[in-house]
Amino acid sequence: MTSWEYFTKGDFMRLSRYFLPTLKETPKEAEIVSHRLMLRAAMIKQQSAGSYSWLPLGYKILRKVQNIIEEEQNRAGAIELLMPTLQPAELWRESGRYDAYGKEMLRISDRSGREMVYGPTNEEMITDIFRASVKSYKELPLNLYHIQWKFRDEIRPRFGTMRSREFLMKDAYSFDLDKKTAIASYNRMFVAYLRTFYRLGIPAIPMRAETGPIGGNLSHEFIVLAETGESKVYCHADLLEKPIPALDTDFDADLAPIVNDWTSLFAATEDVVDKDEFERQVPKEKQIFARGIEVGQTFYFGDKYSKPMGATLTNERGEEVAVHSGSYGIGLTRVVPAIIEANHDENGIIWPVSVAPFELIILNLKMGDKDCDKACEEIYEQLLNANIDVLYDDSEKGAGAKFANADLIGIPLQIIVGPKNIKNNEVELKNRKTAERELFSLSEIINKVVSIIEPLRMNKV
RNA sequence: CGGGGUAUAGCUCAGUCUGGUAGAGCACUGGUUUUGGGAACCAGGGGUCGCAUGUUCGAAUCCUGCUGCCCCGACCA
Repeated sequence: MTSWEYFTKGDFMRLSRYFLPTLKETPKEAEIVSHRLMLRAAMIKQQSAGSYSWLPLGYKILRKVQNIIEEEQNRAGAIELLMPTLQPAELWRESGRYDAYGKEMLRISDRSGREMVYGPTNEEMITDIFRASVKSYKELPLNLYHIQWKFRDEIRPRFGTMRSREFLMKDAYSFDLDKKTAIASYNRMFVAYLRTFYRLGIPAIPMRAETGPIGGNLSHEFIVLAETGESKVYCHADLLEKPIPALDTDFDADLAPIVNDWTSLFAATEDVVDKDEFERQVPKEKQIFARGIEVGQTFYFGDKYSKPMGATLTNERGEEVAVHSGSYGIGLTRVVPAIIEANHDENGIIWPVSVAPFELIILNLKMGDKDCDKACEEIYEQLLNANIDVLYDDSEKGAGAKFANADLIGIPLQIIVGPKNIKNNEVELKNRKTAERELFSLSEIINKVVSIIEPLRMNKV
């Protein structure tokens, strides 16, 4: 059972028993569209600057995002674990980052005066775990990852969960004997990221990037093009057409051809761009200068942490060498608003099926009408049995309110059950994205829905 | 951290200039009528006006200090 199926088992996905306090008006603090829609759709509630509660609808989306990330990390050979949020300052002194990291690192002390930090990232801790038990090159390669809440005391958090102080992040850390095998590990994550963001409904372009406080000399930011993006980016238009590595990609094979193909065309963020090079390498009609949202970043940093922290192992010649590492992040709580920035219209969110909080919503336009109630109950039951993630709007609201609410929260398909059509044993199926509506008989609606949703789940691509 | 705004009901806001005991719409509760794009009517409930201090017979309104939140910039997944 996947994490979201847990939520859908049992007969309780009725709106009348759910917790979905959507807002008709936009709270004034929200500036960008994803922030506004996340507040209005009752996905999140702000608790303080840069700190948010994830309400049931938003949390369900977050779990689906997490599930896809885990599937693709596991497929690429990474192994999941979980490290604590609070870390001893000692580890950070070892790497030299206790002083190097600025005020974004939240420092606190416990009752005995021991200094702690609320982890802004986990390179030190994973290196500590690694050095405690791995001593031989025979145990490599190794890639460990976790999905955990992190805290960075940003000077100015903004844009809702797009840049919050507390955020959920996937961090993978690779360990290899030398640079050559480390690059192979880097490539596995690179390919996993292409697949991950594609399945999340936000195909991302890898771009050359700065390494920042993580350090190292090889790094890519995975960028989703969006008008509201924080970074300015330069790239070749053909990157938008590149094929995504398929489900049967062999992660034990050499992935360099795929990575080379994706990195052969110009793509760089503003921080590192050489504009003359951009002009020279990219034909005018293929030049894209746009804004983008950074949803993930990959780093190769060699022995930056292993050396000062003594993470060494024995190679085949019996020599003790520092391990080569990389780290690979995806900000889950940033991915969610990024998906919305890329998938919305004036009425609200339009979720890709793969991450939609519900795949389908049934709108009973006239609660209390015998025929409507009966049809809705039957459809609801059958969709649950067909393993469709369904929400039934059985609230006492007017038809208009139900339409508006369903559009706002962005459920991909709506089955509209009204007194007129039900007299002919028909219901209406509406596609949220295209706004197309079509009538179907009660006997054919279930199969129709299954045939539409199944491929859109993108779990077999 | 520099600059700029803002704080009145759950939400969006009026009232502040010109001091006189708190308002609207939406939401909520009870009732009646409605039912295909955020319904109508009737009757209700709900606010120490961000906090503190001062001026005044009297402060949401004027003075001073503080805090939260938002926006622009520098920094970041």
